[in-house]
Amino acid sequence: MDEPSLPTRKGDRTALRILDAAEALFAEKGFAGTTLRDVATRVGIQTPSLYNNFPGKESLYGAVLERSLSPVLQLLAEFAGQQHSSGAPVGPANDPRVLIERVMKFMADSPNLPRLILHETLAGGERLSPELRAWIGPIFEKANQLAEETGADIGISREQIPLLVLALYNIVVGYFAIAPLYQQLNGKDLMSETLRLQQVQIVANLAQTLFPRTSPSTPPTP
Amino acid sequence: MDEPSLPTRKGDRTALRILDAAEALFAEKGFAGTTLRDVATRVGIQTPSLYNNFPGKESLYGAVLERSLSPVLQLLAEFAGQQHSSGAPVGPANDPRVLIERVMKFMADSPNLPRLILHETLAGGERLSPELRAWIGPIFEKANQLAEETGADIGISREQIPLLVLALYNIVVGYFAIAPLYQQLNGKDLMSETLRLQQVQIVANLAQTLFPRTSPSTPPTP
Amino acid sequence: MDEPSLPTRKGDRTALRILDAAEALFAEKGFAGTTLRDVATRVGIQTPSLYNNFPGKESLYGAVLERSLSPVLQLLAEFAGQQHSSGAPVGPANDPRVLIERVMKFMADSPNLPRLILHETLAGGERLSPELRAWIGPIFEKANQLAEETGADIGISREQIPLLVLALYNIVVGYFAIAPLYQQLNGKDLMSETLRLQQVQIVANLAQTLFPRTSPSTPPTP
Amino acid sequence: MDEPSLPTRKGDRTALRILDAAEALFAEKGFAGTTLRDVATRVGIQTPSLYNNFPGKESLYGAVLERSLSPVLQLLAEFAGQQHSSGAPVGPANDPRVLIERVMKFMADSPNLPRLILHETLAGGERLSPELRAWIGPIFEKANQLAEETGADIGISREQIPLLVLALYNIVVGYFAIAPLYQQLNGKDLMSETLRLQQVQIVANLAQTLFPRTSPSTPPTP
DNA sequence: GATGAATGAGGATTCATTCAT
DNA sequence: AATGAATGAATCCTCATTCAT
Repeated sequence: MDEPSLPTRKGDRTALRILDAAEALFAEKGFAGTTLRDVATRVGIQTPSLYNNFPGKESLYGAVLERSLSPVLQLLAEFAGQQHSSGAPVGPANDPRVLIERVMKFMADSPNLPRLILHETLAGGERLSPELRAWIGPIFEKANQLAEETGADIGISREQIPLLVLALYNIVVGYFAIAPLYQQLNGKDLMSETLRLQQVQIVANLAQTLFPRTSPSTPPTP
Repeated sequence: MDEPSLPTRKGDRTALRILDAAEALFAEKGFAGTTLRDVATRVGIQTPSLYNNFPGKESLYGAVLERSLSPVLQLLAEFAGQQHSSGAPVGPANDPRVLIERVMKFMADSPNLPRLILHETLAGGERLSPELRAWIGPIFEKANQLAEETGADIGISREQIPLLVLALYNIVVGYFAIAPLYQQLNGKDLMSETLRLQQVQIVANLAQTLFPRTSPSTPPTP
Repeated sequence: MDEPSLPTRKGDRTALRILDAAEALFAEKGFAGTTLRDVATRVGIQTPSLYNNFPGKESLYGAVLERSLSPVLQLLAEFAGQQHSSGAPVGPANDPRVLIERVMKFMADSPNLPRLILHETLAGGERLSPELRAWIGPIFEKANQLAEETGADIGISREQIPLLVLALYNIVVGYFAIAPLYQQLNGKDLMSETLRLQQVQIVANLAQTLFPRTSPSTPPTP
Repeated sequence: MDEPSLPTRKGDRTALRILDAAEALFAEKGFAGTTLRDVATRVGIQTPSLYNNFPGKESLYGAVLERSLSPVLQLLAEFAGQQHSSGAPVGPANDPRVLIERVMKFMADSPNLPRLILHETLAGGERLSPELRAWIGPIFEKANQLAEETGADIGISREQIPLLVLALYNIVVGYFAIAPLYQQLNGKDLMSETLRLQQVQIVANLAQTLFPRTSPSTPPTP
């Protein structure tokens, strides 16, 4: 009746609200620890209504993963020269440090993402769709390759480069994942802007070590 | 009738087998994703028999956590000059890099540990016993303090030190946690000795940056 | 679609059937002796369906108790000059003997009630809701008070009155509770109309002793 | 080794302690509500040890019932002119009122008894041994018969007599069964000596009505 | 598109009981 | 006589899912 092509029909809105609720809960408790009732309650609907939008729990989880991971993977894939079917190209810079900054910012803005990633990491990618899966490997490959090209002269052996890239990854993802517990134990809020900016700085520095002179004219923090 | 003082009575052995099975499963699937039937099956007993050794799932999880975390925390706590009630002092070196190497080795030898830690991290330490909890904060504190003492002159601002310590932590823990997925995606076995040794090297290098010249003459608790 | 205002929607009917089944079983076997499977089977549904109507066994038991006890307590409370939130006033007479007759009739019509009461009595009122609990004491108080007012002249000491009231109560409740066993042992069906009417007579006589000349114009059995 | 014929061997003592614990618990919670672990804990032994003395839960319950009921039934049976295999004759008076006093005293001294009786009454005598069962009917019969002989002249119709006997029974049993709840609700301790003596008085009075002038010359077994 | 009702499968836990020691 | 260990059966309850409305 009313413009059905607009992406803000009521149904879509419900689906979005479900995705939001599910994202938060899956990020907090993981797949097994989240019940569809939790999700429905958070949305403010009854559990069976979820099935109007998603055929099942796994599927909902997949959709959450897809929606959350896609933008970052898109970012990285473009950087790595890949293509992705869905979604418009965002167009990242060519400078790895710029990319890292963007990724950091992205994660800071969607704090569920690193937790989702870690849950799925611990699950061994059990429920990662083949498509998402197919993205990730090449991204690491590309990062390694890039670091090899640019970082060969700083006394880092070629074999270590993948591990350094992985370290960078773990620093970034781990930072956000540990935030709630860290606050409990040490009283500091890692999600606060002050700390997050310093964390960006640290990651940038490490990236600088890894990718020392890629496009030297682009300052990471203008 | 036969030496009852020996620590290998049948019951103890069963309890140990249960702990082993539970440790592996909790590390793999987390608390919610692990069923007691899984545990019992892995041990080769019936589910109710678990209750002869542990009063419930939470308790079993707690025991696994305690058994797995205690040694590392012991290691770290001693280094940080803390005391722990149970267990004999192992006597670590005073050099942070030596400590880090030990921790790395420890984690490499008990690959369930980092995964358990990460699961619990994501759960916000929900099921961490107050005792274990009470250990962790001070360890970070101590590490920060130590890094401040030794690393102030290498252009690292004091505020960044906790984040660098945290980064070190995330690198170490993340490395082992991602290992299974990494193998799937990138074909490399992070648990292989070659890669692990390189990872030790990398962590040592970063530690070197953080704790550049910890004088062997500096006792941790003056 | 069809008159939704009618109080006989499907769900309500199921809830009622569950209450009926549970009432019979709890009366027969008590709380601990009744399983939810028994209840579900008697209703003709699966056990989990019970949870669509009641959040758990205790809750179901509470609902049964409430539904069964409320009317009698209502009757008695009104007589005692109390007020109750739910339910319309029935308007009992002022004559204790009339009241007793009504209560007897009520119990005869709902033979589960005395057994429920006795089960709960033996349990020490463990699962009696605070509301129901709050009713009972004052009723005894009122009965005692009334008997004191009217029975002082028949050589009954004041201190004995509460015990006589209690005796009356035990006679009534015990009569119905023992009925099934009595039939087995003595072959007589206490639930038969003949015997029940005689029992009413007996109780009325005892009540007459206790409350001898309250409203002498109202014959208890016309 | 040590006099095995004495009834105070250790084994017997354990069996007695078990019976005591079980009696208290069965009286409090009924058959279904009592677990063997409860019993064992109360005795201070492990659950399997119960099986050294009783072949199972039902059997233990039966033993408790037998031990608790036998003396009263003995008392009543003798009065009614019955014989019982086990136990020595106690030799009660021929006067029903004396008997009632004795029974009251007996119940006051073993407060578990009325609760056991009531639990079993509600269960319909499910677990009453055939022997115990065989006693009870005739006792009521005899009481009825006796009351008929002696009470016919006080305006009580013959048909009412069994009900009056039953009422007497319910008063006595109910009094003790309700004691704990009564204290909660009305603050009075029915088990206190003061109240118990008054209750004896009341029961005696009612008995007097039922059996007004039991001639001492009337032998119970003509 | 939403939901009340229902349910099969399964999960943690308890219990009575057995048996080797 | 006592018990640690083990277990089959059953209990309460949860969960994902279906379906008629």
